[in-house]
Amino acid sequence: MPSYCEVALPVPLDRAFTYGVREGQRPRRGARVIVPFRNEKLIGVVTGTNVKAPADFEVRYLEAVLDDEPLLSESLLKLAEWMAQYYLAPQGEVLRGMLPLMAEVRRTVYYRITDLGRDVLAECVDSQVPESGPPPHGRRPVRGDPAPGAPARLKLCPDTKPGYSTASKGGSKRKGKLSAEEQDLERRVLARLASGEPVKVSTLRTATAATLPVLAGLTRKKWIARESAAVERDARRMERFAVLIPEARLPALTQKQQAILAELAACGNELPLAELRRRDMPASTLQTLVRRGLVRIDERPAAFHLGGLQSQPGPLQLNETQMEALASLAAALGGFQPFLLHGVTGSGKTAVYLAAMQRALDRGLSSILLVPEIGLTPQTVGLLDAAFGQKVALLHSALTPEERSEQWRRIRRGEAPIVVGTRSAVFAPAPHLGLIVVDEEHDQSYKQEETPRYNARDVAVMRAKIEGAVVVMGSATPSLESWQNSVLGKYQRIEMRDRVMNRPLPEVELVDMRREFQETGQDQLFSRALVNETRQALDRGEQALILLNRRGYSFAVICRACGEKLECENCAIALTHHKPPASVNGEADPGLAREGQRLECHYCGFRRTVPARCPKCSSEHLYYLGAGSEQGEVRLGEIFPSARIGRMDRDTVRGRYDLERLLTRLHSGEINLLVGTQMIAKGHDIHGVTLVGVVGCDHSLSMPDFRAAERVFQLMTQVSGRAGRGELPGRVVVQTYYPDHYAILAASTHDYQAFVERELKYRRWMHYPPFGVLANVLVQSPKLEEAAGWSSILGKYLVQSQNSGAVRVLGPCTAPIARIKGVYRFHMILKASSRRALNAALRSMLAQADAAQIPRRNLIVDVDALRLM
DNA sequence: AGCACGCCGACT
DNA sequence: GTCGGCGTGCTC
Repeated sequence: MPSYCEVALPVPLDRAFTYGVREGQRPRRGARVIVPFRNEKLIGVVTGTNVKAPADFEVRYLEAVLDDEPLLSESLLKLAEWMAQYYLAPQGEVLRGMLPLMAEVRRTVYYRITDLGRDVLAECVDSQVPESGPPPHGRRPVRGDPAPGAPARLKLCPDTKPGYSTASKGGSKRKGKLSAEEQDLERRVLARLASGEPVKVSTLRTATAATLPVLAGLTRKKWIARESAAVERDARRMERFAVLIPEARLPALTQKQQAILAELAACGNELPLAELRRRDMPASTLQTLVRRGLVRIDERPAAFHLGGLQSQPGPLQLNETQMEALASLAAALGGFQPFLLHGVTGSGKTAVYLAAMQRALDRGLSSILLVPEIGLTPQTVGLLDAAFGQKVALLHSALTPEERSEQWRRIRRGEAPIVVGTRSAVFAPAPHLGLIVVDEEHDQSYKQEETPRYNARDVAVMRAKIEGAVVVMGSATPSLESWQNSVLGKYQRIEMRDRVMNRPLPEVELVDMRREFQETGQDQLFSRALVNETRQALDRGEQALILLNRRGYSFAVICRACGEKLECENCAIALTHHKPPASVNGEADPGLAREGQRLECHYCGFRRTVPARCPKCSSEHLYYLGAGSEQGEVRLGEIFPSARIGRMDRDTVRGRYDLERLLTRLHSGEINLLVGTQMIAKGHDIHGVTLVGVVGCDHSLSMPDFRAAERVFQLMTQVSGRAGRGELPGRVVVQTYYPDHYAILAASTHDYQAFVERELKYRRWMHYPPFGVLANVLVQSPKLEEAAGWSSILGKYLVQSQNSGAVRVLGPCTAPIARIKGVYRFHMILKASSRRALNAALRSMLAQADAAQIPRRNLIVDVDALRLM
């Protein structure tokens, strides 16, 4: 009696697939399986067992069951189902995002010769002898092998086979026809495969130097066939050690060899290879020692250790407010309860989180701490290390697949009941989950900007509900959504109004840049007030941060003569002028500096050199508009030549350790003036900083984005919060063109209450979140007519089908960025009073799109969109 | 999403 | 006549 099961696969299709179960296979719900799908093998997750036999198609069978026990708990499967339906995402893709499967299964592509290929090969055997044959290594004669031994000297004969016409007789160079070299490659591939055994694509390519297009061509001609296999592998990270073999007698040794032996002897007779490499011990010398039997190489599972700045261990000292907050959280442990922890910057929210996690731990419950992308600083890691040591697991985007898999397993096994990580850590398979903390819950990086477009903060609440856990959303500037939930009593609100040690919030000075221009008569990047304050802070030996929330040197180049704005070739976006300020590092070379200049598109990566003349009218009068962080760095260098300036933006923080290095230099005081984009606003606790300058963060107030005020308020408050976290009080100078805007005014007086009341009024008026829900539907195509036509069809359909008025449609119209990477974009915004109505409308819209033959990949449905671009 | 199948234009 | 361009449709 055969049985069948349902498998979710990582393909963008909304349904699961039915597979037959073979004798001895026990696929349980939540286990991973390898299945044949088309002509390849995929890893999927079992979502249903003992389903009935399908009637209308022939089933294929599970290739392998990878887990005896379900890898995903029932709770996580339930969460995945909820996400798939809430975000209208295929379940297989949701599950793929949950599981670090990739490192654990090795997928290999093989090629095998076909009968047709064999015929071609055979017919060529007797023809002329080429100048060099392929390496015939490892081949054995097998049945059907036309001429044993001969293939090493094969050459494919042109025109001997129908379908293999070639112009090579006349040496044609026409593209599309196979050149002599390509034919030679094909011949070598066939010869290499002649034994009939499948050969790995990598092996085949090294043996024959065949390129992937050559293999694809052979596949198309059906001379060879592609197959794929997937096998599980041990993804534990291994560490290799060099171990001294003590009883070995010492022959004559070179100096380098002696050095390695001495090094090993000094360190307890063994060292990890990585450590030897760090000490400049050549690997080749080590190999010699191994050959001579003096050293052996051992491989063991790598030990796990957290990196990060060391922080002072010791019991957490909580003040009264913190104790009260902790008491509320601790009392709720053991059941579902969402909290909004609203605490001003520097009020010590982190200490409360850690204490609450400790309480959970005491009760045998595990915790997850979610932090924004950039918030996972060495400092945070150091704190956790000091408090929980080996019990901590770390999950973030910079981990290699192996590391991620290792962390995931530690959590799954219950070895690491304290999980810290970015967005996707909300899926950590922590057993007995008792607490989820979402630090800086307002942060945009919790929103995934690709399918499934989830917001980890909202997923955290749903997960806590499913698991019966406490969820704490903490922020100095809560999102309007979370705030409103606390007003409605859905979230229990905890207020922390004061900074620790009664430190004052920094005083904020607003500089009206319109008046500054009138008074000085020049358009300076930095106001007189900011320059003064900075000078004073630096003179006192303190540190200053300056926020200039734009990358690059200038953010647009326009032609003074014709008004042309230099745009990206692929996107409807102004190119950003980059001019890496080599001069600041003291290596000024005018020639080099000009060479380093470029125009760059921040959406597609397109780059071009800086033109001397306008490409449209050839005028020489190109005007560089606006200043970014690079220019900030240069200007500051001119004003404060003796300052030790650093820059923090996506261009200087690229690699895995860049942020750590920069922060270390800041903590040590090696940098005393830091300029950067919003990256500098996020969570850093640097005690020497007494001055924060805000040079550009309000330009978005003029943009048609209903969240602009909220974002400006959050950014200003967060960056101001970096000042005065140590002994000395802080000061903030904000340069603005909107000194009367309520977001700016409220931020300057640290008055969240004032801001939120004003903003809520406006949102209610406009039916924007949190009053009602919203989704953004983007229709895209490289063809303008398609994008326009499809969006029009869907827009009309939505308007017609929504006669109840529960869902309102804005648009369709061209998206704010009308073209990205050569793809035209139209969008519409759906506003609904209820979640149910929105979901139903989107669902029927997708069905309509299907009926109208609009390819699904040309539609992006973004539920609870944050960016309406 | 891939990837095979199939119809049509360009060129020997 | 042949090749290969890419529109069309399916995946248990």
